[in-house]
Amino acid sequence: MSGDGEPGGPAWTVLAPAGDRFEFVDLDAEGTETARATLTAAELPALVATRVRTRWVWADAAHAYGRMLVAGARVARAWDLRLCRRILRSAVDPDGHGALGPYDAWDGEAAPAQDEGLFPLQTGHAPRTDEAVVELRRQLAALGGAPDRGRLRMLLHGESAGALVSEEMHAAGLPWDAAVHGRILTEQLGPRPAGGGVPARMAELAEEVRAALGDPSAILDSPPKLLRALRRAGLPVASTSKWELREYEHPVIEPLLTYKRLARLLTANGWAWLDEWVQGGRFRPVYVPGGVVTGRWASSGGGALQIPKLLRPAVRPDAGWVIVDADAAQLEPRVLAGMSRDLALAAAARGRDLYAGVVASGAVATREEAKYAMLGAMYGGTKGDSGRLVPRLRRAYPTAMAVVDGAAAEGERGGTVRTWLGRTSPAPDAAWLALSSDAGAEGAPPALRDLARRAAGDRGRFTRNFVVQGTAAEWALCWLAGIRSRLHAMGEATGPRAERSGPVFAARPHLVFFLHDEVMVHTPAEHADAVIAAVQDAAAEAGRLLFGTFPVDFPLDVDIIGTARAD
DNA sequence: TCTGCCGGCGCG
DNA sequence: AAAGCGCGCCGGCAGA
Repeated sequence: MSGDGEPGGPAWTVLAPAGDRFEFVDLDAEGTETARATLTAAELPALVATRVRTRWVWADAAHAYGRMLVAGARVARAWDLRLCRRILRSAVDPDGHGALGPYDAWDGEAAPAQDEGLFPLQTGHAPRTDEAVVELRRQLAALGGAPDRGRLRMLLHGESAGALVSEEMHAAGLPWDAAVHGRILTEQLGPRPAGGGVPARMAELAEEVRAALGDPSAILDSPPKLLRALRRAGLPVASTSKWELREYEHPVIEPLLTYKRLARLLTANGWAWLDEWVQGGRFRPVYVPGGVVTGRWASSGGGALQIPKLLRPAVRPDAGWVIVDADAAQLEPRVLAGMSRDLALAAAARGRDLYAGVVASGAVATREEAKYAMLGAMYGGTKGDSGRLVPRLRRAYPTAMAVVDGAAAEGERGGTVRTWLGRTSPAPDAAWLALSSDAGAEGAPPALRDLARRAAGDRGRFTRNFVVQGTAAEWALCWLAGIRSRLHAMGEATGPRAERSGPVFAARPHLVFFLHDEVMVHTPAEHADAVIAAVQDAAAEAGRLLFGTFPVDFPLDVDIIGTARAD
């Protein structure tokens, strides 16, 4: 293979699984093919090992990289064609060069893993890697014509690195102690009922609720029926949400709220969840990088992004290992300071507590006010304390507020907005545009105008939040990618191995969890300090990558979860 | 019996 | 104390 002649390997290797083998095409930096071959899974690790600088290209990491990891091959860099196309489609002016063309098949969802038709564009005579090579060249050409290609390239690299991390975390799994989880369930619900009946504690609470309502046949699991039962008992509630119930003084409230909490625990993360999602001491959720329009990750199955705090004690490292748990404090307002270049907000963000900094600046009186005002600024709060406090923030931080206010105004007009690195918000759909134009027509009925005004407001709050949430997601991608490369550079450890984490990660620190602004790293205990340093370094680097020398801090809260945790 | 919508609630 | 943004998942329910 001629590509092996270059130090660190070829610039690009386009790879696709083909049955139980893998076919690949090497390209040089100019995109010219230099080699191609087909390999068995067993041959992959040796190939990857010689290519430390190669960027691996595939249609979809979930399809290609997941199999590589099982085969024991980990790559350093990647280009995920499907994720990159989604960003480039809206980032590149479609009327400009038309560089991406109408190949909508690349914009769709990932193909099911067992689907041989992963490349929907395959014409029947071309090898599937050739389709990917064509798409890669198309994307690079589009990127070359993009206005702010430096940032956009960083976003595409970050997005693709995120896809690597998501596959690696799925392969390694989050260490999950089913016995601790079971103990929590038993404490809360009572013993597991045989045959899937109602747990004892819930049955007791249901009886208390029925007694307090004076209604022995009241049904608690159906909101409409529960609502009627509450009203019959004299409670003038409009819904059965706990937010509203909380406001009433009545003997039914406390047992009912407890019942609802336990019902939620049982259905969302009860014994059935444990049976389905935890095997061999690992929880392996399916992450969906870029699954949210803002660029945040989504998840599919297992509710990985909704693990209740109550169950956090079930996260436990293997013997001889620890879990480093780090989250970025007040990430979104800090990102807003960076992207707006607002020096006053950046000054308030100096140090650990941004809200304390806002109070110290005199903008508001208390930390709680600072928190709600900031929430209102980023989400578009209009009512209550939040709406009342936002104008004070506008006076104290006009530069930062101009960014979110401007994004809201653009959204209300029907325009699109962009994150700091260049992810574009979706355009309004046909129904929104139709409503907007109908309501703007001469003689439109007031009710229609109200509807349109509300839709405009909704969209303004969406675009307002899009720029902040999306840029925070970009910071997090840079953070993740930086942690990943630093952990790999640390090398393998001696001592006990985490065999359940798979061949690539059994002896080295590795990421096991990511949730918007939080990461967990499972590491041999001897490396814990080095991991903390890596996570801190990566956070500082993420800030520099996005905002250069602009002085905004990104402090982390870091915890170590040990084997012998006392909870 | 299946499918899609909705209320409700967990997470950030 | 606010209820403004973004998700996924569950059970119930109405309509096919």
